[in-house]
Amino acid sequence: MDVLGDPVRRRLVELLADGERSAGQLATAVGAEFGISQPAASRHLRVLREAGVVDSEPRGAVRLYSVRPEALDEVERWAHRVRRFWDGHLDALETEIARGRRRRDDD
Amino acid sequence: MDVLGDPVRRRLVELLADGERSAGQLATAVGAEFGISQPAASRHLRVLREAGVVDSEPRGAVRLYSVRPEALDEVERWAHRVRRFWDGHLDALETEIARGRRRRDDD
DNA sequence: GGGTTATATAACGCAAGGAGCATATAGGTA
DNA sequence: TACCTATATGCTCCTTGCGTTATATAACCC
Repeated sequence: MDVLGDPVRRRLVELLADGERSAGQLATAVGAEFGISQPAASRHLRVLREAGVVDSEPRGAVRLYSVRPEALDEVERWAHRVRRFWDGHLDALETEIARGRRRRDDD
Repeated sequence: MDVLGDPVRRRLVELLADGERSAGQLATAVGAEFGISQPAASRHLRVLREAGVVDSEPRGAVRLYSVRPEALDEVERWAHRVRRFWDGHLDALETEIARGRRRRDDD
């Protein structure tokens, strides 16, 4: 999940959300948006590939990239889990506050 | 969202999923898990704070941190959006493959 | 006030990551 | 075979980010 900490890589994943794209198309796109070179884009793709976020398959002279949804499941579940937990506690807390109970906060 | 690219910060957010914690409790926890010092933990908290992922409120001599669920909504929605888009395309693709149709791929 | 605890900031060093250019590799085509 | 396109890799440089130690700030307690 660390790999998605980079904006270029997140953008690549977004682009792949619409379906498969060739390395060249992706490189052109992020190259234009972020002003980086083809090798730079290629290296980002490698990081995503090695992290299992994307998949790649050679199709003739071109290499097609695609998202592996399972990888994103992990991200989504993480955020969901953390958020939901807290929402629950928030409710509980508000209930207590509504009761006018002062929370004792030791240690 | 870049801020969650760091494992220490993700852990801090996880810890806060259970509810508010003091800076000291958090520093002790991640200090033990990752072997980092109190100032290091404090800086991570600052990054999270400035990114709007967490909130902090002084409670006497202690400073309580808490998660801001909205920030996680963003993460969750991003992953959801990307994943769902692709799931749709995946279905379409599989249908075509099942038909034995060879996809001609020239952009 | 003086000491102690809790937390943040300052100053600095170091390692990792990301960028560029040049080049290798591989496939497609004439 | 020779050449062109597509993509990846090697090498090097530079910036960014994270860590540490020392210190500042602020509240609490005696």
